[in-house]
Amino acid sequence: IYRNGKVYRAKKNFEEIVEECVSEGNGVLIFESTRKSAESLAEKLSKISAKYCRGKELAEEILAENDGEMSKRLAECIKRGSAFHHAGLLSGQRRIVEEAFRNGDVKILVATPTLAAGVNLPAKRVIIKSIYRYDGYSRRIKVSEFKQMAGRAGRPGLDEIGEAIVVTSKKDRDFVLQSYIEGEPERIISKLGVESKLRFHCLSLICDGFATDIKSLKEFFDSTLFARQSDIHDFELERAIKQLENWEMVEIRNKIVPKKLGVIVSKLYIDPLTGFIIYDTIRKFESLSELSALHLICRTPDMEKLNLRRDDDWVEDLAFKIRKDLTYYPSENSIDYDWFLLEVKTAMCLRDWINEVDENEICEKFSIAPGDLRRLVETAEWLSHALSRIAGEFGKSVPKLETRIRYGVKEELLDLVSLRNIGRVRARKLYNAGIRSKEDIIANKSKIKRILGQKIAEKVLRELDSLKS
DNA sequence: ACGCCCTAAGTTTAGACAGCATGTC
DNA sequence: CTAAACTTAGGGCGT
Repeated sequence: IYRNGKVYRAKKNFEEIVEECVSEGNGVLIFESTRKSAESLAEKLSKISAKYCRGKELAEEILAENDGEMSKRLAECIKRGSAFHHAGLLSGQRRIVEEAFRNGDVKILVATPTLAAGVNLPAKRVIIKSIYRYDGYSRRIKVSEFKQMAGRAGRPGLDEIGEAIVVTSKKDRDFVLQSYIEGEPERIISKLGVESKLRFHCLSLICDGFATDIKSLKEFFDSTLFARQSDIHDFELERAIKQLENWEMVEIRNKIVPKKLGVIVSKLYIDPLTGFIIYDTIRKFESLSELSALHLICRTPDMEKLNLRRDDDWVEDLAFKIRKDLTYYPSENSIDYDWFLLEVKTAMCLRDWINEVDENEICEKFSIAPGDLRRLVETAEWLSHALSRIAGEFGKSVPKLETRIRYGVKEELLDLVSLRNIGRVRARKLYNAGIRSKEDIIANKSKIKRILGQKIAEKVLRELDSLKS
């Protein structure tokens, strides 16, 4: 035990440290480095919390959001007074977990670093399970990350003291004392100098009229944190501008002038490279199929990609099968090939989504959690919006994907899904019952009530009423 | 042939902001 | 570089 600069000995194992706190009625917040370990630790420790808490209906709330594999495990934990928390949970589920921990229904919360920087969730006792995290290779977390987690110990106004406990091996003991506990957090480093960020901001400065030449760009960047930490050289700015010129986003005359594509890209708030990939592709192809459009979205640096797992060889076979549909197909030996497979896999996930494959089925097939799917869909929706805006601006037509991605439906459900309270599931039920449009709904009022239930049906009919007037 | 246990080698790994216009199941 | 939990393949051994 480290207290006031001194080290004391205490003979307690991990579970005793947890139980001691819980038995006094206090909450324990544990930071794990991976989702899987967070989940299994929460499950393991639920044996402890179960002794000090009675099950609540919270579990049902969790399952109401989603009833897949992960959600069931979370519900089981929460019944027994423990929970895990990571970005794979749906945002509603996260809210439930956070609230439950705050009011004491959940005594033990095992979280990944989501919680450290985000939500304000203090606890009497915080345990940092490991100071390592994988990030391309295993590395020690930064001092600032450590302080962020440890700093969650102690609820303001409630606890006299908060306790932060680090679990380490013997060999790391002195390092932890010196660097983490007594050390200062490292300086914050600006990432503005990264090429992609620099050109992003150059474009927006030019399009918004804040800068018209290298000099005025430099003036702006000179007032940023980045300039205080490292010099900005003209050649860096010139390179960024040159890039934007090559991509037909700006024109260089006696001063730098935005072009049509640049203005749109800047307004859409996408990486200029994303904008160029989209522009360049729709320019070269007469038309895009649903699949090629999805893949195009996934080719973009703004799109998050799914990871390839060991038994994902089907992706490669499938990519070959649909090669005619793709706007880009690198050779197998190319260094881009692995990256390309990720794009295809991600596109396949989105394809399942807009073809109404069950959410839990998608999660299982692609080994992702419900929260991941939603995030993927949200990003894809944003980029499909960008795609249609850019295409529209240059008189090209692309598949109407935005609404389909948002709701996860086939084209035939678009009319139904435009109504409030009707999403992919209800729309499909209606459609299969022969109700395929707003008119059909009005003509089959009693049938609607049977399919949707009294209350929802009333809401829908009321909305249709107001639409007419 | 089949099942169980154990070990060695192989596999996997955190998070989240933007456009746009309002609400999924 | 500064990891650790989990999965899977394969061998040994008993039934």
